[in-house]
Amino acid sequence: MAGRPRNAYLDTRLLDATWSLLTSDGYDALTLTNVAAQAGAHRTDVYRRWSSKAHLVVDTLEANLPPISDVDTGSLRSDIRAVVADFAASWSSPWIDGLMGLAADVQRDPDAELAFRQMAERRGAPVSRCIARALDRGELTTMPDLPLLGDLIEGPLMHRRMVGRQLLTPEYLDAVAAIAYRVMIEGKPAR
Amino acid sequence: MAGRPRNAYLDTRLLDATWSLLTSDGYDALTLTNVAAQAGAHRTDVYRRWSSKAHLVVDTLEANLPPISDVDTGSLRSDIRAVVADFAASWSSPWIDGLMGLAADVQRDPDAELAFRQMAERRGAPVSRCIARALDRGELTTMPDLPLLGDLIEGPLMHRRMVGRQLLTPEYLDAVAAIAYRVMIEGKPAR
DNA sequence: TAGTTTCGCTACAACTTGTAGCGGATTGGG
DNA sequence: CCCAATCCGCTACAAGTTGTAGCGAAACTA
Repeated sequence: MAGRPRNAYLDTRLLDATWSLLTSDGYDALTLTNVAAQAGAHRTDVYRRWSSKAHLVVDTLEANLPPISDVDTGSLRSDIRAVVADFAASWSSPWIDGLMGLAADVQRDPDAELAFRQMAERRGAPVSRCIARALDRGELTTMPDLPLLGDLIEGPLMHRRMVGRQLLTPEYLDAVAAIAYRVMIEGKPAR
Repeated sequence: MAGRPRNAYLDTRLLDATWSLLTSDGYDALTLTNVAAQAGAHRTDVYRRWSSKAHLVVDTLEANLPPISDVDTGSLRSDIRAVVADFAASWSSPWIDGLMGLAADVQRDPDAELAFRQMAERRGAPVSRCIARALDRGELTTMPDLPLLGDLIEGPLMHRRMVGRQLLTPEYLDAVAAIAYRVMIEGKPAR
């Protein structure tokens, strides 16, 4: 048996309000009070749905971040370049600064942590599919170290944005893609 | 003319208390109230010295983080490996998780931002000195792209710890060092 | 109709941050 | 020697955020 059905429209209003406030004010200035106010709801409505601010924001990102493309461009080289460009698009938004705070909060809420991990995995999946296609084509003969590859693609972008606080230029993205490509083709360098 | 001199011992007590609480409870659980209490001082004493919690923690890190070694090991290859190992030592501590929160807070306090940037530059300097030595030796003939190199060394470590939440194994560090080394020796791959 | 769940709303306790202000202590300059 | 300046210890306060509790009313199902 079931009681009064949950108002799905309220979910989307809360997610939209979160996305709006996140992109305008940043993660740190985002409060559940403001989210509820902008959604025309109450703070308790948020607590009934999400375990924390971090969890709410992860779901908002999941719904609003530009996707990582997963199309066969014909060669591993251009596939990787496309994926790098897509990651860069996400990392280039000005409000991404505040996501350091999200990463911090995620570590304190198991629900948010799970949601975040699933999102990260989903967004990383196109890389392994590029590789699967390259293996099919015969461009690659051995399976590369996938976790290392992920760190090698997203890590420099993340570091440059977060620590160096520089823009991601096309030349920079080319360099990162080329390095990742070479590591895949030639394998990890011997010691 | 001068008034009553500042109690330097109080500074060190506050920094020590901060380091102690930071390493035991993490950045997020660190409050100025607790710091003052553990130092046998008052919250206002902290505000009189630092502009924010972030600023206080940056100064504490500066005083306590294991340094990045800057010794001539004889070859660029082993120099890089030593630097990577030192960075990894800092990134491997369990309480480093909370430093995402620090990175977030730093963006909101100009004083803390400046202190953080200076610390990051000081800790990154050994890399450029490795390269200077390699140029002297003739191991390198052209100057590598320094910012890219920094991202290529610290970025994957950071990403693996923060996003992948995996340990930094010796094999992993070898791989990262080898990739950085190859990029330096062979230059950025052509498009 | 009875039972269950959500909804809108108010309220509360606890904590953190940042600032203000006071009397007293300590120092150097005049 | 006195005075101005500065630091110290301490109390107090305003403002904001978090998380939880609870209530009557609405909406749906069996």
